[in-house]
Amino acid sequence: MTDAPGSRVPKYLRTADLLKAAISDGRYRPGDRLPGEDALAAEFGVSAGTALRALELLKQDGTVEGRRGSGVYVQTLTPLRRFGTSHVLEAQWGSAVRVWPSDNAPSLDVDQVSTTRTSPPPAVASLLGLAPGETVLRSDSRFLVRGRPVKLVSVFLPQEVAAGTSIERSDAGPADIRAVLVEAGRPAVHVRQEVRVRAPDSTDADRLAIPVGRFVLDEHRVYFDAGRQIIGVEQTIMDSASHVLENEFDL
Amino acid sequence: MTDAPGSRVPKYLRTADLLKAAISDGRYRPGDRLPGEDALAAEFGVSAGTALRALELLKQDGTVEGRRGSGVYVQTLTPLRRFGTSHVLEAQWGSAVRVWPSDNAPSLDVDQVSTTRTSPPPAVASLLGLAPGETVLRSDSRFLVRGRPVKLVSVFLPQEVAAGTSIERSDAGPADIRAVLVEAGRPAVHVRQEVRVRAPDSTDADRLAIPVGRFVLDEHRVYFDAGRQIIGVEQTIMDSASHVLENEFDL
DNA sequence: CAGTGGTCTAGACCACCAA
DNA sequence: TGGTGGTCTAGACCACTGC
Repeated sequence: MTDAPGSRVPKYLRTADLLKAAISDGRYRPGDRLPGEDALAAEFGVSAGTALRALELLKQDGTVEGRRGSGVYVQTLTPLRRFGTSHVLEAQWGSAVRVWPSDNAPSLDVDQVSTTRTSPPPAVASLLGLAPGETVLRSDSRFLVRGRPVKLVSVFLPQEVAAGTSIERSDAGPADIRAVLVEAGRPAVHVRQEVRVRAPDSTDADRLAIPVGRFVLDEHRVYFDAGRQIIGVEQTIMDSASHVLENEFDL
Repeated sequence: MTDAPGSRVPKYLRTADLLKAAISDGRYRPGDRLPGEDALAAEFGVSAGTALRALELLKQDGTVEGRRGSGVYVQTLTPLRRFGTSHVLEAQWGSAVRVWPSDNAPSLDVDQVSTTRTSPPPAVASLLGLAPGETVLRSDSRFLVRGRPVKLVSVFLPQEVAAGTSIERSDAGPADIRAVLVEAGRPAVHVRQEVRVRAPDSTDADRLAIPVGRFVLDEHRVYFDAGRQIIGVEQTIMDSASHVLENEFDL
């Protein structure tokens, strides 16, 4: 194939853009099956490998989903909304209109709940001011919507805070850090939220069942009590393609 | 190469993990040049194509940077911090300790500043309650740190709000939406922040100079005046690998 | 069993950098 | 000018789905 002169954009990128355009134009609708790799290659005048490469980009950003042995399908994905600041004031600030549409998570199921005593990751240990080797109470759980895993939550509490609260009972379901802190007699009055986008490690990728090349949102919430002490950390790992973060606050 | 039986993880993923481990173990330090593709392929017992595929993953998440004709280098990347809620209270909430380290952006330069009257993207038009075809005043700018572009900012204001303010003067530098709203006599008292991770379109990718496969953080801030009316929208597009979002608030 | 996605390899060509 | 990253192609093999 003779390349158009002066076009410095690689073929697989142009092909990916054309495919995205075809999808947003409605030529392929959510749930539709795309033509096979060879058919796409023929249609766009590239080799099968290049068509495959373009498809990979669409899989990474969630516009498309490949099902082995079956085909590549346009995703019907309305993201979930993750609220930072409490949005009790939403009614006051009126219109429910949002920049992006989202799904209100009709039923959130829980899975893989466990509680352990371990040394936390270095960043958490330093936040909690722990001595090297000191352990915390760690609670892990996985949340699912319609059978699909959507987020992994880990709660880290110093032993003296967790002692005697319901989080120590293994039958108590997923940890609610705010409730546990109230139980401990040291309710949280302040939070700092930090969010990062990163590649999942193999454990995250496995538990979230996300395709290679997909990224995760890694959120840490650091809780302070009335004495300005850090008393707990909550980490939430989410598929970056299926979440919208929202914060609302007065100036 | 005989594959280990029962290993269902693809080679390029294992190779990528081994490379990441080698980097975080300090075998390759920030700024170091990695061995060439062929050398890596030989070292890990895979073909050059597979080694290249592994390297692509590392480029996407920012751990590594390829320089054409020269080599692949370990990135020395400290992310920038993007504050949502004003962090005036930080001193009160004490320790500067954070989950992730960050760079305090010593000098932020501006670039590609322009002001136009156009119809905004559909989502913004609907937020502002515009009739179809109605135009807004749009201000665009690009920010750089040490010569590298880091974020693209667009401000959208209804004509009646922007009228007579400094944003209409083309020489006024990048728009400061809060200041303009004060000028207009309708200071913002409330903000809603929405953040999404998505693939950049070709324009974004070009202006931010980010490698293929890298994602962007797309943030919208919706400003409300004292009458609970939406009076402006600010969109910020950032390289997802080089930013940390932070919000801090009382419960 | 046939078709499809996913992985892996081998090799060619170009653009770019550094010596 | 030689080495390097980046792109593109062709073809082989496997796992899985659906008939």
